[in-house]
Amino acid sequence: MAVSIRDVAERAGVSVGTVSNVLNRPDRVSDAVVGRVHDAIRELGYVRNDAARQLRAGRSSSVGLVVLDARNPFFTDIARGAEDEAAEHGVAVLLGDSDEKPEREAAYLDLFEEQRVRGVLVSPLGDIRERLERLRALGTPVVLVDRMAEDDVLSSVSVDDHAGGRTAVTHLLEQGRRRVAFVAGPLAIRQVADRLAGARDAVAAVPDATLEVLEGTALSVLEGRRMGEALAARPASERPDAVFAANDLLAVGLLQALVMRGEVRVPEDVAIVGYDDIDFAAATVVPLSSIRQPSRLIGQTALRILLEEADDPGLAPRQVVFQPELVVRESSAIG
Amino acid sequence: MAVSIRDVAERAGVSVGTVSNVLNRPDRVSDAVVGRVHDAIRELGYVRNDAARQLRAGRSSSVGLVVLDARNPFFTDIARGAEDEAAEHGVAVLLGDSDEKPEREAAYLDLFEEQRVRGVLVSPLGDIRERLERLRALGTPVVLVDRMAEDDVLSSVSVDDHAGGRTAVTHLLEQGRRRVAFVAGPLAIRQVADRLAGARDAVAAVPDATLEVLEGTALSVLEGRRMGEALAARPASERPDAVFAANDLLAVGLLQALVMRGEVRVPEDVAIVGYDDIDFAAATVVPLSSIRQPSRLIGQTALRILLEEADDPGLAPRQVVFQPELVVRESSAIG
DNA sequence: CCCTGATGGTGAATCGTTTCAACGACGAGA
DNA sequence: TCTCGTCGTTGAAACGATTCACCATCAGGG
Repeated sequence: MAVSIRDVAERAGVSVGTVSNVLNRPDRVSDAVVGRVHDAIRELGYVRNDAARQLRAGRSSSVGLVVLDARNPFFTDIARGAEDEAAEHGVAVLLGDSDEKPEREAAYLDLFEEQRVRGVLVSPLGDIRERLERLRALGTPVVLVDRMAEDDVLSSVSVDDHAGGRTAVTHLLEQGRRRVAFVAGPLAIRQVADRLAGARDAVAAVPDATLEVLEGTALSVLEGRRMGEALAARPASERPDAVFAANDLLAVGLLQALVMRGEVRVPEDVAIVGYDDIDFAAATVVPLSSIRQPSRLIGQTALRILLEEADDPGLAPRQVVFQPELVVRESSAIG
Repeated sequence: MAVSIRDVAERAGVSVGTVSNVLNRPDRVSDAVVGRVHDAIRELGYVRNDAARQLRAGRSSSVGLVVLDARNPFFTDIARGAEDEAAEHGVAVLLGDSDEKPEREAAYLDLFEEQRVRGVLVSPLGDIRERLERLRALGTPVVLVDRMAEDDVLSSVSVDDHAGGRTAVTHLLEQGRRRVAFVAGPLAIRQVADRLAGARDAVAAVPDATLEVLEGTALSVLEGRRMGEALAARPASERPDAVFAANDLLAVGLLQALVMRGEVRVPEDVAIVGYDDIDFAAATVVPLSSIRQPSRLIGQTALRILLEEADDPGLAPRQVVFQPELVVRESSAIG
């Protein structure tokens, strides 16, 4: 277990400094020695100790990423994008799933701080602006993901949720729907609140349209099913004729509860639009209309900005905002 | 940035040893001193340096987990289970996604070795048995996930894929189907091969039943769509009347290609059974029959075994095998 | 009044790597 | 022959937390 650089040096008949050079700047070492050292490494099964390396370097070569929900394909795709970009720079991504719980979010940030990560990507949940700004002030770059920074201290890569919400509901209204419900999930989540604001805008533009807000406790399939059952249990006259779901997981749950029961037809009785356009959206009972976000690109871009800021701490914070895109499928087609 | 335990000691007017004691064994320190040290920590914004801690300790307090595909909800659920269990023991889980690529798998194992993780959970892809056994021999426990160990050197937590394959195809045959196709993904993946073996068993038990094997390159929605398009393009007489898909992602892709085109009806023309019973399976165009695996429990169990072996290296390897369960939905109902 | 044990605290050694000043050897140029 | 620069190599310091042998103080028992 305990084979260190010292053992390698001894075996190869050189000093530890030389072994380190072989590992990090082989060009400064003669070929003969490089060969001997590599032989010794192989024979002894030496594996570099990253802790010592980091201790000396003062910081790790990893970046941290905290997402709201690792089970949501939207965030998995962001993570994938970030990992791709990271791999190109020889950086590892530590993935933390806050599971929409502020205390888990805080725990991951603690962990990342103790690890002295090169930077932090975070899709923030609780009110941690102050903490993140302090982190950055102390030299650890922070990039907000899927959420616009509120002031110009931090960089962010996000999607225009307000526009997304407006687009979704405008589309529903154009289909002739008037009694729209927003199946929200937790309104405390900024993205949800922004989508709601966009939805309100769209509804305000059409005189006889109404918007009902149904707040839930999570952005999951299970919660969607729960809310769908509540809707299905209503008398038909009190049901909305259109539902805008805060994300596709909720929408999938809604579909399960509404369509499977057979009482409510989609889109005839209720049209549905989801958000994120996850892979599964095209394969649901009734293929789901959705608002597409460039998830992978978000991850890539965020990581690139993070590394740039890590290399040059003086860089001014940047806000990148992508535009979402409506994808129409059967769940909201004319009916 | 560089506030160390020494700075805290100085500020609190005690020695570094005492600060360390406050952090790790507060009961050995007087209350007054504990208070002063905590004040100093707060005032200076001290954050423990994990690298130094690990260096001294000789190993980290993290475990590594390498999964085949982080986008597959089955593996996300395993990860979730492992994290839950880890959180209870104050251990962090480093998640690596091999993306079905042997070189990425190897890279993550390298990384975990350098980090001196407490142990490794791995859903192995390539032929890395030897490497894993060496790792374990050197003191790092290894638990195979979703795959039974081939000899008794490593522990494993898996599901009986052979039984799962047999169950799935037996069910299709009981529905009166005879021309079964196995949409496989890469046969080099052990789980896929085992499911195929089970399927062969089931087919062999029925005289006039046949099994066609369609090998693919990945276990993804996209690949499923590709293979579904190939099936749909065949003349009806040459199409199978039942498909067993190696996992639900493939099955979802198949559904997209078959049903969306409108030419092939499910289950009337082709019955489909998937594998994993992911959340989305119940919400697909035609709700998908599937083989359910206790994914979360797999993750939990694997992590528990890992930590037990880490605490007591002498422990004999254990093989835990769960039984899968058929969930019948419309995609394979009588038709 | 001395001894014992418990309690609370100290400070140096240690973990494994990287870095850097310094050094020897050697060839080229004067 | 002497000097200088280059190249390859060395060895010790440094990173920051933990641990452990050791010390100081004090209360209580004899």
